[in-house]
Amino acid sequence: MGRKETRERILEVALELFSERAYDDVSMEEIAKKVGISKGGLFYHFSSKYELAKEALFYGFEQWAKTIFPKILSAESPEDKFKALIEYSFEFILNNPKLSRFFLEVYEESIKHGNGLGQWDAFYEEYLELFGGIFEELGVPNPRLRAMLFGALLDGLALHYLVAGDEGRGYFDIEALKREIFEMFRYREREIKG
Amino acid sequence: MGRKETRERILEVALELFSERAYDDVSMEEIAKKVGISKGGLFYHFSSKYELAKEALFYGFEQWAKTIFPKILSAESPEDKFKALIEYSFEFILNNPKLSRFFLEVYEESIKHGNGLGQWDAFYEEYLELFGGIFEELGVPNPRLRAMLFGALLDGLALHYLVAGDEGRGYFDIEALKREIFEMFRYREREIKG
Amino acid sequence: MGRKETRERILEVALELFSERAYDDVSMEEIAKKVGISKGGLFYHFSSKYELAKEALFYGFEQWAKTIFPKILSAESPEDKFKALIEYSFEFILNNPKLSRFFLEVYEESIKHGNGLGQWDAFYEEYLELFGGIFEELGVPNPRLRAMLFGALLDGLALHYLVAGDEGRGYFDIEALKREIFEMFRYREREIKG
Amino acid sequence: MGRKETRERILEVALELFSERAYDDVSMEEIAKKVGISKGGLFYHFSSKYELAKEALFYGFEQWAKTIFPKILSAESPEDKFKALIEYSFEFILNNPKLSRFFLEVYEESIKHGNGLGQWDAFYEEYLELFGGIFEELGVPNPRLRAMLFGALLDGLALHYLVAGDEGRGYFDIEALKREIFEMFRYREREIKG
DNA sequence: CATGAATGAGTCTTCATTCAT
DNA sequence: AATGAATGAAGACTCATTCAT
Repeated sequence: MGRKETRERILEVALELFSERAYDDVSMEEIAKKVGISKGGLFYHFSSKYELAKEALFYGFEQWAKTIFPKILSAESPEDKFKALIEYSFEFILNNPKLSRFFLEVYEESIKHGNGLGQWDAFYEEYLELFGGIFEELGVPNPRLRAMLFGALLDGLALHYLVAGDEGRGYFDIEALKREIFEMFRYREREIKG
Repeated sequence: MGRKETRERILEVALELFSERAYDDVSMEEIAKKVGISKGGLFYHFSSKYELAKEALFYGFEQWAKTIFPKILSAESPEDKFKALIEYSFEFILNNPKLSRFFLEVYEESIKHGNGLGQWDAFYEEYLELFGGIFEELGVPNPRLRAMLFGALLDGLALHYLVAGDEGRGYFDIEALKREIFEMFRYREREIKG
Repeated sequence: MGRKETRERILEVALELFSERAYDDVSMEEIAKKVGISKGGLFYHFSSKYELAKEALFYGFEQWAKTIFPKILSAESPEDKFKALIEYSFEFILNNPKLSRFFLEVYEESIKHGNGLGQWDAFYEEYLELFGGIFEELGVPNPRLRAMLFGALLDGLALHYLVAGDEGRGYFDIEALKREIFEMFRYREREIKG
Repeated sequence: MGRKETRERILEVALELFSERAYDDVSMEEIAKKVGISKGGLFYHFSSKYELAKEALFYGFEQWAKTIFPKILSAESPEDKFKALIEYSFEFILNNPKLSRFFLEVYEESIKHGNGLGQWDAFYEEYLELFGGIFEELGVPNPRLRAMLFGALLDGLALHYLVAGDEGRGYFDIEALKREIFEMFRYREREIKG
């Protein structure tokens, strides 16, 4: 098997498992088995569990970006861009409510391993750039700040949605939440005052 | 030694350690040692690690509620209440940025153990009640919805603040964030339209 | 509560639990709880788990002897005595198939604790005396030897019956086994030769 | 090292230790040490202590069958076969008096673990087949029944012999017991009545 | 590239036993 | 006579990681 394909298959499996269950609950054994290789083979491709998890995480981020960014940018008016942003973000969250948790875990590991999560900064910056740009087009006073809040809100919602469990999800009126966010985040102080 | 005091001492230590480091990184051994009792003694008071973590988490929640709720309610005008809410929430987050992560971990464990996080629902409800009330006084159209968003935003911010690490925290202009949240969340649609 | 009654209640509970489950699977905690006293209280009455088990075992033996011996001796002819012996032995075995196992466990413990199972010898002697007497009355050539074999057979049957499990018990045609034992064990060599 | 050899070496050591001392008294640590591998290595080959014990038990059974069955079948007349059966059974019992106890323990564990002792049924059937055949050749009325009794008697004797301890073994006149069993078990009702 | 055997350190948990009160 | 808090030792089991082949 080509080196590339195996690596990618491993990343896919790892991302899937790590997104589903906690870091410490997913063993290298299980990943190897699901990929269809041996534990030894797994370590040939990734020098440690942490290394694998980190790469799997950013593999997930890239997937997300690749899927969402173009869709958003293809919208015409700033309003439509923002609507698309909300729409696709929610879609992603509802489908991957556990990614935030995985992110957190990898971060936690990065601390133990001493070396930070370097790639994250670049990613976050890229994100702020894009989303901040949209808020700027919307004429919002502090676009970058608002982009930070928007990102935080999404992650927080994912968490609460996750913890609510199947029963508690009735609480979450997704459409209403989207509308409310739309209204709140495009709000421009001056409008009121004016 | 009285049962109550030991239990409380254990809960305090556990909360501290679990808030600082990941669930799987804190061993019962370490907790016991820090409390100053034997591992056996620890298990005498809490039948399992999960049980201890769960109780420690809600012990933390209660501390939070006991500290924050009265302060908020003692403010006079709705605006002041909301300001106090933001103020003290941020203060708490900045001091306990890892509590959200611990919360998530306990939730994760609760799934493994089959029994949900029953106490959480009650706690969340109480929270929605109080915060929703404030938004209602502010004349916001969907107070409960906004309370949900507010709570999610806080948790999300805590996460991002946590992950930003010491270097990245320059990004976070706390005062600006507070102001922005204050403006956005008290925003009333009708004002604009009117 | 009087010292005597508590002791006896403990013995009863212990015998019941030890007969049902393995020695190492029954904790002092469980015994205490079932008796309705504290662990400390249990240790007040019996200095160790082994001591308790030993006494519980012989308490069981005594119960058995008290129940069975008189019934057997009250029969008239030797044949009837032997029939009663078989009858009541089977009855006891079918009701307490696990007593043999408990016996074995206590014996095993006695080795670990260095001191043998002194009381057993006396008990075994008493048993051989009684059962040997019956075989003697039956005119069997080596009554004592046969009593040993009879006792061993009963214990062996109890074991196999136990291990057979609920499904395998169809194998055991109790009545046929009784008849066969009756015939075989009262067999007198001379009859054949003569 | 080849998988097969290590596995077999483990089984041998385990059988030896489990036959010598009680299940709960033999730790995985000890087995590993005696085999000369690490605890982890032991668990690599056997997923749990119970699994190891079970396999070791049947390994012992097979040894027994492999040793005894051919010897018995090679005898010529039914009488000689029966004599050989008794002879070699006693030899085995005297050398492995604790195997019955180990058997019992594994059975006990099998209950705790929910899954029965499936392999035992097959083994017991094979045993009944062989021994029942011998009794049939001897012209005994209920050969299968008698085979059951014979097997039970052997196990029971092993137990009593075990419990008698070194001092009490004077009681056991092995040769006399063999003779007595030989006479009793080949006894044919009709001979008497006829 | 990949395997599978093996390691070793770590973790939770159980439990008989003790002792101050 | 009895309690309950606490101890300490031991045990099963997991798992990331290594390495000869």
